[in-house]
Amino acid sequence: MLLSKGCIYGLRSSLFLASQENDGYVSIREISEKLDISFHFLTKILQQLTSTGLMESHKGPKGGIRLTKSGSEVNLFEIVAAIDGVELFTECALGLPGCGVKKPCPLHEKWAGTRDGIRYMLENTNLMELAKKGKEQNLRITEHGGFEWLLNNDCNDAS
Amino acid sequence: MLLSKGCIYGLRSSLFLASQENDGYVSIREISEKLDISFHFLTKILQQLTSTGLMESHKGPKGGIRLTKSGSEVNLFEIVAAIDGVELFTECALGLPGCGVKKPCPLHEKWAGTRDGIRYMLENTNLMELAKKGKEQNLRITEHGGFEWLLNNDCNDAS
DNA sequence: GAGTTTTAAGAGTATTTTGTCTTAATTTAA
DNA sequence: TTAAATTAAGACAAAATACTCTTAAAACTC
Ligand code: SF4
Ligand code: SF4
Repeated sequence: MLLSKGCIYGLRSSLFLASQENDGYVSIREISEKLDISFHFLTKILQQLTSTGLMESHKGPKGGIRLTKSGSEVNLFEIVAAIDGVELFTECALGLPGCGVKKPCPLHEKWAGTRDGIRYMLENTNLMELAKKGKEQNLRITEHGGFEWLLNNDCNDAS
Repeated sequence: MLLSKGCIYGLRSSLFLASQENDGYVSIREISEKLDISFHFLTKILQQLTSTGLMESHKGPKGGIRLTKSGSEVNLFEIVAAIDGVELFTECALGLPGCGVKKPCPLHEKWAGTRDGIRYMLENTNLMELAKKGKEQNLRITEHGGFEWLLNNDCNDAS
């Protein structure tokens, strides 16, 4: 599995927040219900994103969580790095420690290229473009539900 | 982590076998010691590779394990698929079930491209080329040791 | 200020992955 | 035929990951 569950949940939540029409706080409870993620588990994951400054939270009624920057300023790599760390993009396909510093293994060049490909894709994809695309084409953000319940009531029979 | 530990050990062992000068059986004990992998754990992993036909084993003295096909015929994708399965290459970056069949999510096109990039790299890398490269350039196959102890005693002070 | 709503924090549990150990079965060789 | 060497198989244990539950702290409403 490329990304941890926590990272996947973080990405989905970020996309959900970027898709909101207004920029107010959204409660973690609402996110967990809409995206079908365990509330307490999600709370911990989002804490990681607030501690790195990608999101900000507010307690009490009317509280919740929101992106600090606009969706177009947040790329997927930032989110992955905040939750799973950068190991995926620095470590070795063969699990050998100390890559790059010491003598490489025969797979290195090919693996480094592939690894950079993953990174490039994540760095060059921002939340805004995904949210925009999801809304326009009414794509999905959870197993069954999509972006239709983010819009007012545009297209409900698109199946 | 892209690949499981078991898969990593399987790849390293395969590369080790492809690097052997003769085509006899190599005992799992020797592989586990040379590559610093738990013997019993490695035994289980290599059983997966024999059960899929990539390797064949032989019990008793003079027994061990060896590749069924020549190294140039075995690409890394086959080994990964045999141990970790093909989920990495079919499933979703966002962990949503039923990808491709139902409505896609906004990340799909980009992720599918990246995913295919990983697969392409693995499918187009065979054990023979890695073994050849490792020997020629005296690269490493474990944390400290490399291909030098596969050769007779060619270059021992290459550090 | 009291009560409610929300995130924060940490302990605790469950599941999966990773690794160990023991026993059995097979093969070789003396 | 006996002993040694090896893989096969499965129970077991440890560690990492994923998830749950409880309590605390903060912020809002009245
Ligand atoms: S050189 Fe590349 S492939 Fe080899 S151990 Fe380092 S990161 Fe891995
Ligand atoms: S369509 Fe979406 S859910 Fe399916 S594999 Fe692609 S990114 Fe994942």
